[in-house]
Amino acid sequence: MARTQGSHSAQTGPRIREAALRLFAKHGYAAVSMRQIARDVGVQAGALYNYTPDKQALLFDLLKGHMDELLAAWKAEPTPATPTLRLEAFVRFHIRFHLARPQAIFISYMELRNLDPDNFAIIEGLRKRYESTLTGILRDGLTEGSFAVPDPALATYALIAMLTGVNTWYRDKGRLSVDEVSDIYWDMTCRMVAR
Amino acid sequence: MARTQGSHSAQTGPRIREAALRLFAKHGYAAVSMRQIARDVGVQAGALYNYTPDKQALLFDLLKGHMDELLAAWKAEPTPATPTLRLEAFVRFHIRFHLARPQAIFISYMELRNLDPDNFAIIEGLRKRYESTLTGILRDGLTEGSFAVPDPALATYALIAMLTGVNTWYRDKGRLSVDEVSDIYWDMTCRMVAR
DNA sequence: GTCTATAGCGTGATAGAC
DNA sequence: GTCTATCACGCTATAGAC
Repeated sequence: MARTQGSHSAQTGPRIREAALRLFAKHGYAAVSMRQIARDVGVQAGALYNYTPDKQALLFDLLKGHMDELLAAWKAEPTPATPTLRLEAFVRFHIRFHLARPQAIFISYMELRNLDPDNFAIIEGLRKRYESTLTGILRDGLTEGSFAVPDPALATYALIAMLTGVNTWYRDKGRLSVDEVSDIYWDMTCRMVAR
Repeated sequence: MARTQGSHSAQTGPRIREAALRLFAKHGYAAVSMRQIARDVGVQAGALYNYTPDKQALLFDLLKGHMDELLAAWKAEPTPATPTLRLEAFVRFHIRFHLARPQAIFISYMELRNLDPDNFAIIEGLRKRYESTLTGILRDGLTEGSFAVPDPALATYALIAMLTGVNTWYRDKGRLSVDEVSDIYWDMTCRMVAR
């Protein structure tokens, strides 16, 4: 331990990802240099290229990893019996998951335009997949007669924007806990879509 | 006309702002160079500094001008008699105003972190001022008894996020007109806050 | 796997000619 | 008001020693 040179491979890889996530979230992808990331990790800039082919791959891996985690976590949630209960589960899941990863959420929304076109298409596909699960819930509730949204596609956009927006104002030491926020947002959601 | 050198001062100033707006919106502030802006305008990089002290001032002027315009436009709207009608006016105004200026909205949300602290505080103050007009409407409706939001502050965040989110998916040649979108969003808003 | 050194280029901003 | 030229520096990515 306390080595200042030599092999750290088991540590360095994850630490590069953590530093990149933190710095990209704080300053933006374009404003962060490979030298800054290296300094943050405690290695020289050249050493980063043992772990990533280039800066673009670093960004893509962060976003791809985040989207995979999001979809896996939602898939792992139990599926309640009624559309109303499924919608409540989605609202609470979305808020909880997003508030637990503010930096990953931030770059997932802010840095999309810095992805190469191929990478962008992949991330955009995964995001659409996630959003379509909400649209599915809304459609189920519509056909079943428990919801009355004017347009499921627009209601999906509206709800996702509303829920994700929590990340822009929520503070850990604030007036409300995650559960209290979730209660209020579920209340508003419910009123918005209920018959 | 068709001069390639000499004074164009009446034209160049606005054209620099337009180019900066377009390029910042497309690639991001940090990723755009003064040379790119100059090329877009058709002058050399040095000439830009006759119009702006530096790149930062260019960004700040765009955001400040946009916020001033937003507040002035809302102030110029008529004020309906009841909270419900005022809320409807706000919803329709917000969507219409934002959809008419997608690039300015985009950089207003994406480039805040690239503002110097002093500039950030000014823009943030103006934004809070705009949002507080919505909170005021919600409070009026609450005391009057026509609304039933659980928390006016959170309802403000939720509504602003929901309404601004339209900019992320709306396309001019899409399925719905601005008025149709506004109708649907007003319907959802109404259901969300109505008693 | 990390280091040092460097290639090749782009950056924001300024000086001075016209 | 715009141009050309330039300063001083930072950038990504690579090469080769260890």
